[in-house]
Amino acid sequence: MNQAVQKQQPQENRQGAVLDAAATLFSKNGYEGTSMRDIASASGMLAGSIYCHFSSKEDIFLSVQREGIRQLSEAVNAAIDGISDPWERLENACAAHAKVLLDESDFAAVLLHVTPSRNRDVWDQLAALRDEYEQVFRQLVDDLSLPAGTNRKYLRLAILGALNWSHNWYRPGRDDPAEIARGMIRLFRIQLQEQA
Amino acid sequence: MNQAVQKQQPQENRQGAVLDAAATLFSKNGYEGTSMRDIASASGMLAGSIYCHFSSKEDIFLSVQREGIRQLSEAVNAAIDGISDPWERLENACAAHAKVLLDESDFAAVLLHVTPSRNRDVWDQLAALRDEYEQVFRQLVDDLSLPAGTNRKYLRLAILGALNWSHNWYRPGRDDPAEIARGMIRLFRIQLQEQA
Amino acid sequence: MNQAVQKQQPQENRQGAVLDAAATLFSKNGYEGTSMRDIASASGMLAGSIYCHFSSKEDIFLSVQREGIRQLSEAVNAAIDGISDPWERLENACAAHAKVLLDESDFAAVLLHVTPSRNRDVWDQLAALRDEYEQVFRQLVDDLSLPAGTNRKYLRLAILGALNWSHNWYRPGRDDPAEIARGMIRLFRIQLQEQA
Amino acid sequence: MNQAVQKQQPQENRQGAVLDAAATLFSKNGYEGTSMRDIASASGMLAGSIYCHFSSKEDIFLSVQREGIRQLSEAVNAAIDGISDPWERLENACAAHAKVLLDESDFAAVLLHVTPSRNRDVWDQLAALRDEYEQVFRQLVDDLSLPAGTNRKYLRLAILGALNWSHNWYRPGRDDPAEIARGMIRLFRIQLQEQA
DNA sequence: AATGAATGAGGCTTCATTCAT
DNA sequence: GATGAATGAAGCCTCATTCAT
Repeated sequence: MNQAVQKQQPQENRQGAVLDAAATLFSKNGYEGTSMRDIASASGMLAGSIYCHFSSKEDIFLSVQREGIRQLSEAVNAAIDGISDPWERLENACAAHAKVLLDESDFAAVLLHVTPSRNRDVWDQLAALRDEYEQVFRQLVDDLSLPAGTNRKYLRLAILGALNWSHNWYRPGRDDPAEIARGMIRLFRIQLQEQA
Repeated sequence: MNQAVQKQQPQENRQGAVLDAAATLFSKNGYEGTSMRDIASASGMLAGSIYCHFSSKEDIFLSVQREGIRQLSEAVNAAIDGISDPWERLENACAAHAKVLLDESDFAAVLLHVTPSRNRDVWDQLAALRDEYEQVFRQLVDDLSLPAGTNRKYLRLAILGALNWSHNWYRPGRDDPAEIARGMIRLFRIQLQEQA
Repeated sequence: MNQAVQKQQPQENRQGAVLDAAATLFSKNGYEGTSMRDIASASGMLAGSIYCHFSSKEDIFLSVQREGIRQLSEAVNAAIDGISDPWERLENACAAHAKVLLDESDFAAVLLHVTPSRNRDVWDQLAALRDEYEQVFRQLVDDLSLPAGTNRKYLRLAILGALNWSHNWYRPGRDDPAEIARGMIRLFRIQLQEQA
Repeated sequence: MNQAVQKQQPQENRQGAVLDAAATLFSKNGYEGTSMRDIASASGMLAGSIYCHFSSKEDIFLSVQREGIRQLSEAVNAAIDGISDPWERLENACAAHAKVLLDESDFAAVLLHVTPSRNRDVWDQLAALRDEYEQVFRQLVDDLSLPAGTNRKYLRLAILGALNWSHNWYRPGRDDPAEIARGMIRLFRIQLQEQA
């Protein structure tokens, strides 16, 4: 996976190294499939040493997800910056979303591992983070001119669902994230746009 | 959750009892969050006894998923039986898919727990099962009359993705699975149908 | 240490073996100084196997203490059985108490390791057990004819305290538990008996 | 707990701060229940920094106990100073002993946590310290006029045992240390004294 | 078919201590 | 004197699985 967006501080930053390693492992093996020892050895330390930087495995998980959301937000915001056409804005946002999620960031990929955390606090924090991120898409959909009666909530949820779910069938060499996103948006765009 | 679709053989069928218990637990707590002891005690036996009926935890998982797919197939086929209008067929199929997935079957719900199984064999078997099930949707989409150039693959994947992902935001009392499905299909339908 | 009173069921009783081992280790090394692995290897099993019989380390600790109290009760009751003179009854009870505590039972010895358990439940249960056991002594002291104004509560607490504390200076070969107990009781007895 | 006797050097004395913190924590949570980090953070430093002042955790423990004994000695000596009646001297000494132990000094309270140290050296040093402290009581008991044949060793050990053990049932608001001590001494005093 | 004791590996975490800065 | 990151061992406990009965 392309690490361009991923690395935080490549050297002399053990905390960043732990997060990098955790992101990669979580995204590949899931939360339960990744042990503290795995994370530790992948970041060149011993398991116990991790606790100098994070208070628990869940703390790491949460930090990874936070960073994933940060990267998504950043990419999406950059993608719509300076664009004024509403459909083009949405399409660009989705392309950026898909690219980061599927191809560029292990941090973001972890967001798709819907782990029903036993810990209620953690779950609530993550839900809040996700919700905040999706605000951008709420706005983008609201800005479209659509036929009266179009259910904008379903539109937004359908778009994000279609994109997020794609990591279940996406295959790196074969598919192209941006093209997937644009292709899907156009399914809605053509007709909804013409009608308006 | 409505158990109507769910129960296999109500009594004197220990194997069915194990699967029922496993489906409920897997769908609630995930694969790793469910122990063999949990499954055993929920089906009135001891952990060791399960191995009289299943060879491993993964075997149970696979059986649950198989049954989940069977239930989905059954419901979808029943929903389109006797209907001839292509869009109506698709809408009915999606409504059935959503209902079983979100509301009626713990077996089907387990399919949404995307567990990256360490075991390649298991993963391949599940992929094949899913793929077979999705054949129906491939056909349903192929049967639509659509404007030239419409990417039918993306259409199918978008629809299924949108529906499958909805279990991440669906809330039992508040939302209605069939309505979600029909609402989303209509986003595509109205215009595509007219334009074709 | 003399094991006569100690063994529960010498063979084919793994639960008893665990308790025996735990009693010996706890009495020698204390609660924190004894690991589950220590107990396991001393009873010929692996650490994990212990959990077939006990739910936690604290559960073992509590079971050991319970058995210690049972042994003390048994010995004390046997020692006063058939004796009618109140002072002789008290002396015999104390001699039995001291013998079991200092010399005969690792289970009883553990009672002297006042471990401030972090767990409130456990602490309460132990307090209740101890209290129940001390009822015998309450009765024995109440049965004495004593000079008016003698504080029977302090008398009881002083006797038990003196005996219990003796394990801090007692040395197996040099001292004799029964003699210690009788010697101490006599300090009170001679005069109090005459004066009454 | 009353800190009057306790504080060593209130400020700018890190070593004293560490000991104060350690005494409080050891007396409340025991030796194993107190971590170096606990001690460090309670004395406003980090775990590593403690090693500038003490060579090990056991070193701290020993220092605390030493200070506890010093405080006990000081209080006992002050309590018998200028008193000539032997029984009154003993009673005063015991009252002082009980007050410091139960109510006034966390340092002294630690002495009652009988931790069977794995380290033989440490254990021997502590035994020597205790023994030296108990010399006062040996003398006080020797000075009593008692009936011939009275076992003075048992008398001393019974008195100290009764008092030391009282921390197992003593409750701050309800009981009064000095009264406990005087009440118990009187149990011996009345009769032994009269007989002499 | 079922039991239940046992295994052996591995889980997360804590801890006293060290050491370069 | 003090820091704080790191160590390495050890802690309790859970788990999927096995097997004699």
